[in-house]
Amino acid sequence: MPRSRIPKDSERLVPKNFITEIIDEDLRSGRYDLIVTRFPPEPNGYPHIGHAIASFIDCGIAKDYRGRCHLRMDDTNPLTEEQRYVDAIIRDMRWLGWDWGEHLYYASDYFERLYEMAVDLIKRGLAYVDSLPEEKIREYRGTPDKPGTPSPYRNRSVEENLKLFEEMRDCKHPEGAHVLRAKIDMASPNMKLRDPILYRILRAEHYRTGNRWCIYPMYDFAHPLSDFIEGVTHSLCSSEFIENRAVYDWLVEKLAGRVGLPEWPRPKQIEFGRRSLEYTVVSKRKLIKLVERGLVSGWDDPRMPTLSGLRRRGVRPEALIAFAQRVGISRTDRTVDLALLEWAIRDDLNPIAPRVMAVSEPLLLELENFQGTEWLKAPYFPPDVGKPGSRKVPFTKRLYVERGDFSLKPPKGWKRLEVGKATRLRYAYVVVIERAITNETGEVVKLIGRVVEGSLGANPPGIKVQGAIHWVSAEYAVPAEFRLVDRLFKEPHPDALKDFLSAYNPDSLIVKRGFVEPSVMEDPKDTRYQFERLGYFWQDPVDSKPDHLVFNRIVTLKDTWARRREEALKAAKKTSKPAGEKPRKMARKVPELSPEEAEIKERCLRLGLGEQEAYLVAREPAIRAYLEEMSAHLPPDQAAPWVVHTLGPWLRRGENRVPPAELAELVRLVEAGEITTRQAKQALEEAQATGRPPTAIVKELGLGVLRDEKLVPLIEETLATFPDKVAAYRAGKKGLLGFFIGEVMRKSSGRADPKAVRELLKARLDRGTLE
RNA sequence: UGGGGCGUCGUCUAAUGGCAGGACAGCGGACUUUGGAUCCGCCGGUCGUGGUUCGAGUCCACGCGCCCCAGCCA
Repeated sequence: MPRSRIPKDSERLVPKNFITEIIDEDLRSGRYDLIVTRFPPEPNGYPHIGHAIASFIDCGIAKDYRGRCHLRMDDTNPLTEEQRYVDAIIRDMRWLGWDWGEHLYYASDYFERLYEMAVDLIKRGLAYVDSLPEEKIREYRGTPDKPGTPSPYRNRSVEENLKLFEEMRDCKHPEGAHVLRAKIDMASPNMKLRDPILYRILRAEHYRTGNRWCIYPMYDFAHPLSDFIEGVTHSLCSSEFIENRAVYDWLVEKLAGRVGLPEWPRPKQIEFGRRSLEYTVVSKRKLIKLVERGLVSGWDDPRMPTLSGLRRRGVRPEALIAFAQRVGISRTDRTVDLALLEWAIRDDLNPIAPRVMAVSEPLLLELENFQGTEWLKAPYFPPDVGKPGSRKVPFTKRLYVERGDFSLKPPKGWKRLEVGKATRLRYAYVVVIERAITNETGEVVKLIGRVVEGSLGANPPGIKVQGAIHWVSAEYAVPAEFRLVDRLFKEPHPDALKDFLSAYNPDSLIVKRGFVEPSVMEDPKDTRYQFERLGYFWQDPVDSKPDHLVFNRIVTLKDTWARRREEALKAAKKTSKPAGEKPRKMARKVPELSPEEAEIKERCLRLGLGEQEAYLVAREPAIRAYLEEMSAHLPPDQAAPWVVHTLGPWLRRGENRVPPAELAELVRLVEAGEITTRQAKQALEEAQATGRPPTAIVKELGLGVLRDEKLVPLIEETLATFPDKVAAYRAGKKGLLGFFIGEVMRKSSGRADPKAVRELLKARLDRGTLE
């Protein structure tokens, strides 16, 4: 087994993020030497685009680090889980390209071991059987702002707990009669720590373990311990589990080195921000509603955000991976722009989809001066894609063109068919429209035109050709159904609505009957095409048959023309609304100080402290005490910023390890110009970490200040290294001053006096010549 | 309103006290037998107010806003 190692940035599948930073540090420190993650879906529904992103994080990171990613079914609830979902998960995860080798696991396979672990906790007085009814348990748990109260059963003897738990396992009690709970803290402000339930009685048949069990472990118990059993090192999950981490750590800590679990490696949970997608819902409940109401044809409807739906629509896994990559990982919950998904799909298809022609809304065009059939050669790819291959397309007297490509009264900028104007038929001739034939309702039913002599493969002189449109031969084209798939919801955030169905987009599926050029009959059925000017399509894998072709639109082409028209219409309709006033931020209100505190603040101000420092000294006893102690060594106005800002965090946490005398001495070094502020802060941090005196650290690190003439060569050298930056600075990009200072600081290993550097640099740069 | 988490261009994401950068979207141009692709350019951001610092998106304080937690779901 190859051990994990930090990948180069260029070879990462998953862009660097806060998790990879943690992993890098864990690897460097030797805390772990093999990275093991897991993707833990519950088999209670079909995987969707959210699972694609989560698995990208879990499996992608493991892959980058040459570690392992286990696929584990988190199947601890027999009421909701089914084998068909397991099958779907495995199928879809394979499709995405993940490879878990032999590491396919089921939490249900651990039931026996988990039981032993529960028994171990009971024996050590860390878990107990609670016999309170469900409502009472809820009641006793308290609320977020009221602490819970211990169950009367909390102090049962170990023997009784053991006996009861065994009886629970042996199905001697009815559902709900007892639960096993961890004995942690009923008063904890973290609700998850108020004696979390570990096991419940469920008289249900499990899809894998059948009727062998009638107690089932809860997520909070099974998940961390399954991780531990499998040797998972980094258990990545989304942000709603942040508070569960306390339970996770508690269990790992209590069970490490016991009941067959090793001391090390121990798993740790890291949470990332959830991602949602605009115009999309993914919750199982909501998806079911769409299916049940017949708003979609099923879980694999091409409009569904399920992986089976996306696959049926024609999206390739490569596009989903690219999408996940661009979305990225952070601690923040985010909603991603749907345009990013569409970009990923197009970007994936553009280089691989052969171009062919199809007409989705046919309008007959008859060419008066053309007879017979001419077979024209048309390349499959445009020059910029640079791929070989072509097919023959038949050109005949009667053609179909797109209804929308003809206009009786065209808008400004029209580049398509129009009476009296010349337009290119793609890969074929230029045609001039003679007249349009309309029926009694004024609808155009037929176009009459003429081909322009000598316009095949060349632009005839003296004729202005407006644009090029697609077409098919009415004689040879193959009838086909086109399913124009669009977003399922009209609103970008359907989840935020009281009734998400009110945002259902009735135009999410539009079915058109038209024609495709005959060459497609020769291609493999799963070929993804670009129907020129229409979008990317492929045959619906379920409904398309040789004698009844059905094409799904995978994604439209980016259509700047349509967008412009749309906006022109919108702008015409809308009366301009007055630009609403920006919501004003609330005025700031600082918590009031008590009279005594106010008086302290006044005294501090008189001593020369700044407003902010005085306020904090008055309000925070730990800081005040320290500052008072320090006044024996240093005037308070000098000491205050250090105490408040630099030492503040440690003082508040009660973790400060630097005595006032030491700090005073350090500050004196700064005042005397022996070291820089930055160096002092560095020494202070080091001192907090090690407990050694900061002045000793200063000496040890050889900290000191370079100034004046010692600085000149460094500055000259720096400026000489970046002549372009110097030019940019002189051209007005003054922000570069900080960059130069940083460079000089780096060159001097932090020893340069930044104030002096700034002045010298400024003088040097503003004065003129470099040399 | 107890506890926890999170706030960077319209959207997603970089910057680990030193040039606020990239991508998507948008806008403009070049090119084009796809109103596609490609190329070039532009637009646009550190939630607010103070403080510390030579220098703050980053550190400190106080606000503001959003999300999560009271399943015997995961």
